[in-house]
Amino acid sequence: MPIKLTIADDHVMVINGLKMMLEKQENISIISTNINGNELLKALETEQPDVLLLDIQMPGMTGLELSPIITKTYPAIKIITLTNFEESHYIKQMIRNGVSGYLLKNTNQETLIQAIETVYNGGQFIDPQMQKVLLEESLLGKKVSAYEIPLTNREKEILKLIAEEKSNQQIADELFISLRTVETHRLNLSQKLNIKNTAGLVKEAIKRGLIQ
Amino acid sequence: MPIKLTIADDHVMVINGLKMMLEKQENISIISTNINGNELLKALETEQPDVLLLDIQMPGMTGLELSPIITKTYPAIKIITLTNFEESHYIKQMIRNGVSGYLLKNTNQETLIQAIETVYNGGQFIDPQMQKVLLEESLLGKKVSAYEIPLTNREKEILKLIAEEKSNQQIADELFISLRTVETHRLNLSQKLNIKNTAGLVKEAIKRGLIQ
DNA sequence: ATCCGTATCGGTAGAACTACTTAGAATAGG
DNA sequence: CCTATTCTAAGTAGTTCTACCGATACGGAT
Repeated sequence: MPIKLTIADDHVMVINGLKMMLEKQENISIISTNINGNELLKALETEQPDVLLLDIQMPGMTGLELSPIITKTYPAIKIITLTNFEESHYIKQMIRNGVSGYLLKNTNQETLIQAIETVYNGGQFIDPQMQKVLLEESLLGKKVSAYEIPLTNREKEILKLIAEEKSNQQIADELFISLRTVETHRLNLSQKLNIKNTAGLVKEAIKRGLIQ
Repeated sequence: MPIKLTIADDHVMVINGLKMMLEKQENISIISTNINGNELLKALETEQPDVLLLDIQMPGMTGLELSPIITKTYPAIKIITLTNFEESHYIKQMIRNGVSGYLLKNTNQETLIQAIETVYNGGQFIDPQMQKVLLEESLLGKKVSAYEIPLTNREKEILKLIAEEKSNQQIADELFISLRTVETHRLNLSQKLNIKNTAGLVKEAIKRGLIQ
């Protein structure tokens, strides 16, 4: 019986690339492809794959939000995260979320198949390129990248609203809190993330998938 | 003699998707694939394709900057722009830049091949999905989307620096102009684009491919 | 029971940005 | 050559954000 695979990625061409890479692989069968989180969740209700290839950046619900839901509801599904190199900082967070594999989008056919087979057999697979980076980081005792700095829910909420072009006053009105509180949160955000102005906060929000 | 094709896209998986879609097409031969602008320009020096599939969003030099250079240096090359739907607002600008085709990344095999053959034969090809949008816009006399609003070079430069988290003062120092001038440019940007704060400007810079 | 983190709110001061105005010099297009 | 655009700069005023300081309240963890 072949490994049942589901793919979720908002870029149809990426789905095509994956499909074509796997179509000659007789031990892997793609049972569903989805271009956003809601579609994916609906598809999972009908049939569960053995392995799920999940893009981190998707419109609406991102892989970051989806993975804990999926691992909770369908603990048998092994998740492999698909990501660009630039988004590779999510890796620790995703591993905490219970994903089994972490694959870069510039992967080749061989690595892809190896990853699917490894996680299907209960193993963990990290893209070799990422392994190298992580190893260096740990050996050199490097500073944890800024992206791992945890934010509280409230902070994330406020960061999101900042990136949505709201002023502090508008955020205060929307959350029914005082302007001063928003300012405090904002200051905390800047200090935690070592960011000095709005521009940096917006880019951080985008990196964290809070908007877009 | 088959149509010689070159692909430029920073996502290897997209290149794979395109390759696989075209590998059975005997009248199309891929002579080169490139993952950034400089690599592409170098490859073009060696051999020129008949048709170039060019991604708009690429690190370093974007398709937006590349297309006028290429059409000028190699006027025989027909360019097809590859883009996500969200970036579809570039279409008019790209057509002004002399590209022959405009294709969305969620295109299917049939459309892709049709587009390549059409532009190879001297025609112009706009993705059917885009045609629909453009038609509606023109029929309903819709407001031109904000993305088409032209910015001067200086304005783009300043928008880029804003998105790079520079303060007005830092921008002034970097460009050897007065703080007040930067403020003026910034105000003009806000008014032109109908954006009220830094957050909006940063997102606009990202949309226009000025950073990232 | 105490402590830590989170969320709330305030004062004060200064830095940064926004809004609207005017205007000269350089440059490009017709 | 003339005109329009772009880039430059500044006045004045107001708003918004930043950077410190401080505080209270609540819930969970030890």
